[in-house]
Amino acid sequence: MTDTRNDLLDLAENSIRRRGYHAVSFRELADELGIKSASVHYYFRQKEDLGLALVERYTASFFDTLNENIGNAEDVPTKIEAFCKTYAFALKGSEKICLCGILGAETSGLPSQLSEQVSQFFQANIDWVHNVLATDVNTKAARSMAQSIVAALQGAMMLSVSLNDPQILDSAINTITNDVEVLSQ
Amino acid sequence: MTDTRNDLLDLAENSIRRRGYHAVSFRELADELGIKSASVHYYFRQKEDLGLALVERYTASFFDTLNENIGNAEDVPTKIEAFCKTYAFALKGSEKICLCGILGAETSGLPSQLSEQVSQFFQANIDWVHNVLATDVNTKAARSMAQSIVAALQGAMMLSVSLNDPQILDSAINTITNDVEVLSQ
DNA sequence: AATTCTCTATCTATCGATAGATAGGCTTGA
DNA sequence: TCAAGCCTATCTATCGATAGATAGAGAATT
Repeated sequence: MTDTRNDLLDLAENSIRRRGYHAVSFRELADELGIKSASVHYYFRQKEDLGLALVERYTASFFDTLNENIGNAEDVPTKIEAFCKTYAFALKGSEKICLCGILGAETSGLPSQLSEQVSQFFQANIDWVHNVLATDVNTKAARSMAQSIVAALQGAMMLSVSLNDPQILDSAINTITNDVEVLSQ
Repeated sequence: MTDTRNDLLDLAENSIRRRGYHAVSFRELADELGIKSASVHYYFRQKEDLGLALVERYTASFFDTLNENIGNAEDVPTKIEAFCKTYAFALKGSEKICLCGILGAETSGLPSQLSEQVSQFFQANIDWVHNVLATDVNTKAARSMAQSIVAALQGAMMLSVSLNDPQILDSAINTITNDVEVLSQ
């Protein structure tokens, strides 16, 4: 993995998380790295390949951070809190929403493989939360709850950025942890 | 207000809600209406003007529908349910998220007036919910709750579309109405 | 006759993508 | 050991397509 390739991924992730897939161009990325746009095609044949690499890396990194945050937590509310914090960490200070959050919003405008990979990220998120909740709650309610939790976090990131108020994500996390405590009693 | 102008607004709203601001072009809109892209500039001098007109119309229409849905409801949970249904109606069957949902996600890539107007839509949403809740709950908690509700709805629309599962929005609405019932007791 | 609407024609800027070249490092086999 | 050949990373130059935007002519409506 070259430095340049990594720099391209970092730069592209940043830009896309702020402005969306279609607002980011190879030329812009190249300019910011002081290379030519043709050289970007050396690393990613098509723009879609860049997008796919981004989501792949993002998903892996998300679940790595999640596992770190979980540590040796045992009870359900603590685990869910760790999940929420993994999201909060992604936003913190950066004014960027989740990569898959913005790509999910653009779904119909993305190459189909890319939107597919984005929905897999969400599915994996929901499955993870569902799995944690299912020890305490019946599976049907747990599934709905898991969906609602991921949805609430994604929406809160977007609102936080649009209203430039990071506290909104904190409020959402409070609501979630309250719900989970009530449910798992 | 010409037919063509209205058709342009309808078409643009549809396309942007599916694919985002930067994925939609004047040429594409013109082609679909059987006119030339130069004619689109007759109605909207710049793309930003189209965006502003869209958000303005969308906001007005949203609060109109909301007022219809409220009817003569009195109690807090019923009003919040009506608010949620106003969102649900926007998604229903169309596989489109909220116009301001996608524009909010793209915030940093939008002309500044446009992103400002989008954040005003959200602020108006939160204020409305806050106002309803404040009769039952102390204002600080009501503010947080209002933010969480709008966030949860926005996130649920995005997830519903990305995972092609409209039931996710229903789950989110269930969670919200539960929270409100508990809170306003 | 004046206003409203759409057109043709065109501009500049940028898009993603490709071809072909080059400089320099690495590998490998005589 | 050293030359031949391949690999990496980048370049220049260009492609066709599309972007948003404009000026001004012509048609349609009132």
